[in-house]
Amino acid sequence: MFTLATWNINSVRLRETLVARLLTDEAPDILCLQETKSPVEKIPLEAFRALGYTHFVARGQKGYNGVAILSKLPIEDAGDRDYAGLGHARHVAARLENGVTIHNFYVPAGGDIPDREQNLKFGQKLDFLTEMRDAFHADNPQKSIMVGDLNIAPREDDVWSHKQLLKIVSHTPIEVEHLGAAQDAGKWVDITRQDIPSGLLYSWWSYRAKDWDAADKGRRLDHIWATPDIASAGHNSRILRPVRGWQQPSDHVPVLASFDL
DNA sequence: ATGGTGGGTAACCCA
Repeated sequence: MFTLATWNINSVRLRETLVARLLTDEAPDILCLQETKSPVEKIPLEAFRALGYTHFVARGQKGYNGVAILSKLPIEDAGDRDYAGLGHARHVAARLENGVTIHNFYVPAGGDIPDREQNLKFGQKLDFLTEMRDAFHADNPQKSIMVGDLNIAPREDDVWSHKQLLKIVSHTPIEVEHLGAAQDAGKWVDITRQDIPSGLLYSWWSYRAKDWDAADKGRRLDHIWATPDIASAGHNSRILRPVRGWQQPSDHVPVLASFDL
């Protein structure tokens, strides 16, 4: 059995102590981070190494984006892809000794206007998702887990108000459709929703709310998926809402699952 | 309808 967590950390250097706290409190075997906002060589690994996370793969760039996988279990680098040719560090993969591959994604947020004619970033987000679809279709992934900040809340109960968010980037029908096509192409099973099939679930709350907890205008942007051959091994899904209340928090909280493999 | 708060970097980019 191993446990896996995914967390958009919004700067791993600024929030090194929060990462260490999660690793201490929850001790997942594997932690996938997004928005590390750091070149790989400047990620503060010593504190994580001291907590038993001696294995590490990452991709990074200066100031933006960045993905990393910290692991207590041995992992090997399984490569990356530059989806949509953006030149961004938004994907990295790792392979465990049991043959399970873990993909860590940071899908583009897509800007404010949900129209690719008016907003290049929205088009790039859709193109990124289309290339994910094509890659999953070509690769036919097996024994694989994919996690990350997908920047889309696909279901009505993944947002505080389906109606009010239909034209808001992250919950528009075209984004949901593109994400669904990528999910279908890899036959990915949403492990969080396998475990928690109904009810409101959020993993992100805006920094801009006066009182994020009271307003509770959240969205489920962070996901854990698995291929059908291992999906039934996934269980014990959790979303750590209290982490949003930690001092100087990320706007995202960790999402966890366990796998009996 | 608008602006609200963060992070990075060193003018404004991005979320």
